[in-house]
Amino acid sequence: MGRPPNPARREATLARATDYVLAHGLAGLSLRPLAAALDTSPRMLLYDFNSKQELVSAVLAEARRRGAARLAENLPPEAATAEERLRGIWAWISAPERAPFVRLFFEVHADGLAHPENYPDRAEAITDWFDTLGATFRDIATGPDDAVTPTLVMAVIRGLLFDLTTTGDRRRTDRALDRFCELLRH
Amino acid sequence: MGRPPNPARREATLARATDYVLAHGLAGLSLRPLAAALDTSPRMLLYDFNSKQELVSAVLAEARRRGAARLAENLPPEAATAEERLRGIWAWISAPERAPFVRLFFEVHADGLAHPENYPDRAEAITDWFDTLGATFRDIATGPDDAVTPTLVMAVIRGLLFDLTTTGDRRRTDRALDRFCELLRH
DNA sequence: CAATATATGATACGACTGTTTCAATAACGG
DNA sequence: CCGTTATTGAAACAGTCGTATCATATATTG
Repeated sequence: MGRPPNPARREATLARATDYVLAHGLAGLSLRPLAAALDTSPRMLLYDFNSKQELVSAVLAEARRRGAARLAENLPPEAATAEERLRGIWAWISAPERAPFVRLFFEVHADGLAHPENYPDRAEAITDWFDTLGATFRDIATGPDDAVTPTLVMAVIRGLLFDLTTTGDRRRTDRALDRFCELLRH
Repeated sequence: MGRPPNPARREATLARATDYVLAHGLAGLSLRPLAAALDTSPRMLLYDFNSKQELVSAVLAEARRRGAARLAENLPPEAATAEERLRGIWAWISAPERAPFVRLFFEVHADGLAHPENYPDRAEAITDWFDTLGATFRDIATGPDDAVTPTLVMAVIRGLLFDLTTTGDRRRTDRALDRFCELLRH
């Protein structure tokens, strides 16, 4: 007996905390402002998650989950050519609506470089996308187990994202992708 | 009259502080541990630089200066083909010795995304390299003012660096560069 | 020596951090 | 109502942060 637990509260808090982190970034995150924004208290954040560290882990997992779901929804159909699929992915991920995800993505990568001990599975952020995207570009691969083509394709996307988020020069980055598509064609 | 100022002290401190930041990263930087590592005091750090913010700016400028100098030393000779130059740049920048620079580079980028107000000239980190690297690949450009080719080349390098620093998979990233060279050739 | 300007240590301030402690409240079954 | 378990608020703790204050030391010129 006794009062029944309410797991929905933790879930709701996690969802809203993820929104907050996507909006404000990971860098300066602290419990008191976060709690205030979520209409809760630091006390409850530590009650539901056991420490700030675990809260952050949960938020990052949730963000990854959301990103993967959105990507699955928007993956270009298999029927399209590899070029069309590449263009589709670039258009999707470079859209302004994805900026918070992209920002968090880069932030986690940078933090992982400085403090690898906090990210025991840091390679996942790369290889996660590989399984889906590698399959997407299977037909332009040089062999059945070609990891090189997805590596290069993703490098171009990430590199152009880096450029776009820094310079904001969409025209130039879009054209660089055009050029890459052109190279792939010949 | 009065005691003469000693500008060499500030310079020496800046040099050692840059070493420290390259080794420890920007994220958790704080004055007291930094001062302890440099055999000085927070008091003196604020005396020479006026605030932590200005100290960081000076360190980043110094790091950029060093990186540019090293790059200038190691740029492949003009006589080489574009492919050889690209391979040379990749070999140089992906070498383990450059890891601290690369790490700081990504860290600044991520921090700039979260707090653009602290980096009024954030596009410089991109365009700086452009002037030198764009010129390096002038001969594979499609036109006299082709910004697209350097954009793509740098995107590949940065994207592969991102991958390499995350996964540590040198073999796969090296091969992805091979593949890119192959695409450029045809 | 005095006057002067730079350099430096010691210390304190106020704000913030993640976390803990203690007590109170709330919702349930019996 | 009672026992029990879940939840929650208020406050405190021990620490770190950037920075300011004040006094002192050091090196120079006249």
